[in-house]
Amino acid sequence: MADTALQNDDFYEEDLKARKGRPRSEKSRKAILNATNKLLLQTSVQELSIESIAKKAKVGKTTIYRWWPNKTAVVMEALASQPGLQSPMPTANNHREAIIMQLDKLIRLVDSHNGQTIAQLFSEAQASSDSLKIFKDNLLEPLMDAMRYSIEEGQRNGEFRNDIDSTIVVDILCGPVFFRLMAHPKDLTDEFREDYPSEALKILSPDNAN
Amino acid sequence: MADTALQNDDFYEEDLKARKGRPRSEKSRKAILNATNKLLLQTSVQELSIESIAKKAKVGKTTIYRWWPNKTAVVMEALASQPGLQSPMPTANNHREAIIMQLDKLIRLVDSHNGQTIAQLFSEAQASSDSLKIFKDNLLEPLMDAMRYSIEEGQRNGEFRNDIDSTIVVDILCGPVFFRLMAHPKDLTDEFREDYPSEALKILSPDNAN
Amino acid sequence: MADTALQNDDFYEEDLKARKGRPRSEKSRKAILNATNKLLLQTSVQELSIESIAKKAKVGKTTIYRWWPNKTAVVMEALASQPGLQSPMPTANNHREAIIMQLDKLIRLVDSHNGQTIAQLFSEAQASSDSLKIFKDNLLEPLMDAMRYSIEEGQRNGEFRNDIDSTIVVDILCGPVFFRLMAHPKDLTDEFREDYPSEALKILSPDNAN
Amino acid sequence: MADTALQNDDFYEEDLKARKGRPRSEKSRKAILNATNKLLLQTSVQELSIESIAKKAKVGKTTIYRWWPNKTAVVMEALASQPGLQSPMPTANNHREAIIMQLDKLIRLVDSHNGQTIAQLFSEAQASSDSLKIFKDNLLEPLMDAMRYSIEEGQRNGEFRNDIDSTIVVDILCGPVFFRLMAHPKDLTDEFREDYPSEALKILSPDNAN
DNA sequence: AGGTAACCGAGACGGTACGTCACGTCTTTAC
DNA sequence: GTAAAGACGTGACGTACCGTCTCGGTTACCT
Repeated sequence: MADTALQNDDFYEEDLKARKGRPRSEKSRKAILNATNKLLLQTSVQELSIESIAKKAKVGKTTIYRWWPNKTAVVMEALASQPGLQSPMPTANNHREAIIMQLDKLIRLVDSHNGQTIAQLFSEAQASSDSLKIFKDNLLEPLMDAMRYSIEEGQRNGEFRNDIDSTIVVDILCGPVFFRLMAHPKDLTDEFREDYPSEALKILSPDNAN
Repeated sequence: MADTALQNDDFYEEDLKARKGRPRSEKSRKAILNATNKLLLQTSVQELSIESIAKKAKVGKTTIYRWWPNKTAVVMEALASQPGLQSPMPTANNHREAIIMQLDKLIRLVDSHNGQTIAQLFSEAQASSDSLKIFKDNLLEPLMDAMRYSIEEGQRNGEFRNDIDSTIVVDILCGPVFFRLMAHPKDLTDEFREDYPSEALKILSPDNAN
Repeated sequence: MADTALQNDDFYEEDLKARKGRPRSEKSRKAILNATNKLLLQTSVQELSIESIAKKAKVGKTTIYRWWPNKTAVVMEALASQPGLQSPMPTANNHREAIIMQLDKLIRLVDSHNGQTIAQLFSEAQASSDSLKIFKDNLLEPLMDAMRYSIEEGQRNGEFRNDIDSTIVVDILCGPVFFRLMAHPKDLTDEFREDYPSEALKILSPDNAN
Repeated sequence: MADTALQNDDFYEEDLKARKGRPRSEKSRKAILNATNKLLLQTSVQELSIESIAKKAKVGKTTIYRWWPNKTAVVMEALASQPGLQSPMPTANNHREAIIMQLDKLIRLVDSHNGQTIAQLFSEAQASSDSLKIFKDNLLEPLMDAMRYSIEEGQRNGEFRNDIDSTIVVDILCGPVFFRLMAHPKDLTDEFREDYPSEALKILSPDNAN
């Protein structure tokens, strides 16, 4: 879990017991996620409508409502279904390096063509607690948990100063990336990706202990 | 300008030249902003409809559309119209102190009952460039400009290290606040407001120069 | 067809083949026509709004727009749905009698509480070709066709003079009735209904041939 | 009065007493009527809006509302203001001829580019008693009065049968023209204008007396 | 000559209805 | 039992005009 930025969906877990009736159509599921991804290249998550997904995927609206609780969930899964997003993290020599690799990966994710979609998912989450839960469970928490784990381990082994709460450190490390994504995404440059992680990590330097 | 978090509106600038036609009704304008603020106590910006504002303010929909380009603009002005938000910054002894006061003010703003509204405005902005412009012009840019000014002045007079781009510093200082607002607003505690600013400012300490 | 003044609707023809999807709600259809008829007792066709029909029928506006192209079509069908309007013509002994019965029926129709509605439908049709088509197809053409048929048959068997175009005769027979309806409906008296048909029919008397 | 189809307006009667205040602007009045006539070449009376007239005439809406009670009145006057409509009737040798000339004039009027407008005015009148009054006073009544006068005079001097009510005769003469105008205006041909009047007049022939 | 009364244009006002869109649900037939 | 199709009631959208109002400014008559 901790080694992927985007969680693979638990929405369609293969139930081992054979179930009665017509089984869920894998074809429809893929058509829906596919249509969603294609539509997101043209429109924002907010503008995206369930109706347009159903139309594009040649699927009944009910089929979508049956399997996903809301638009955020569909988009979230469509995002996760993209190849290349589940790439494993290379092993790091120390926790500093691990965090830098995590930040690098986050910035790459957010700088891709999916960046806007992620920002919009985060935005959707501001008005709906259901959406917020889905966004947190599938993207934010795994990311923050992984980071918090590295921080705390680094604090434990003396690599980092340990007089600061790991929760606040996570925000300090991740916040600026999301902020830039939402406030001025044009500045999500390669230069930023190279400079920012090491700069941000100074907060954990033992020299900065109070 | 630089000393207020929320810009006062330029939407209703008093034109000194006498204008033709019936003048804009100040009463309606206030009723609209008032109704907007009241409705925002119950619903999110996303759920808020122009129609409900018009109804609550006992005003024609056209009167709203005549003066504001979209919902974001109405909410932005309603926010700005609240008393106490235009409070001036106390003068600071040095740039470090100035930035700390700015951050403190930002956190207070974001921790108030307006916090959710601000998060939702930021969210609205993610799907609409019109909304983005309004949010930036009226809230984000003034905030960031003021902060950048203090940073650069502090860099110039040797108070801060000057081997780091002020743009990135602004993100590092502001980002975590907005991130916490959107990801886990419950942790926008007094403790955070007391600890965070000085902690974040370490990034500018000359000791952290490369 | 030729024996009824108002055509029964083809709008909701029972398709014998079973169709996919939820079938049209007969309940809604009736509620709409019912509400329309009730509202027409109070207001003119021009003042009648789709919105008020929807409200009164407790039906979505879209349901109306889905099945009828415009207000005229709804009113037309509502009119036709009234019981008693599809009453068959009694058989006539000759064409003169047939025409007199048709005129009598027309005058009765136009003198009923539906008279104003018919005048207003005719009026709606003056500004919109869509409305005109609906009014013609459902009321005017059937009426005029039936009359023309009787005229031409009467001309053929020598009952009427045949040196006059049946088209002009139809106008001469029907025109005054509609004119009186629109210009001074108060004079649509029983006396008029008794006197007018035989008077108008003189135009067809062989004695009036040129 | 009786010799013109369209009455000249009484709306702007010169009050002999000099009045206080700025006098009504003749320029505005003409601009309004002019704009109305121009707009009517493109749109129907129903689609025509007071707002569009005001805009086209570069006139305040209030100026229109001040001088005309409703749209029908404006259009009526605009129609009457057209040159050529007040043309006097040539003197007739007998009442039969007079009626034929009146009918000929009516058909010409109704077959001109103003025909549709007249039909639409008549239509407007069906939904509003104010409009009805204006239409009757300015167009219908003068027309019908003139015709009734000729009929009654002809009955008195034995030119016509006198066992039929002149009111019904007026309808029989005028009705078909208006009916054709509204139901199938394309058949308002020269042929119709030549044939119809003498054909319709047969109703008054002494031979058709009961 | 100045006052005053009615006019003028411009355009904002509170409303109503428009026709469209998407929502999430429901009700069919087909597989 | 799931799928597609598509109708359902709901509610908001942004626009167009309605008829009224409120401005600054104009043009006449009447002291």
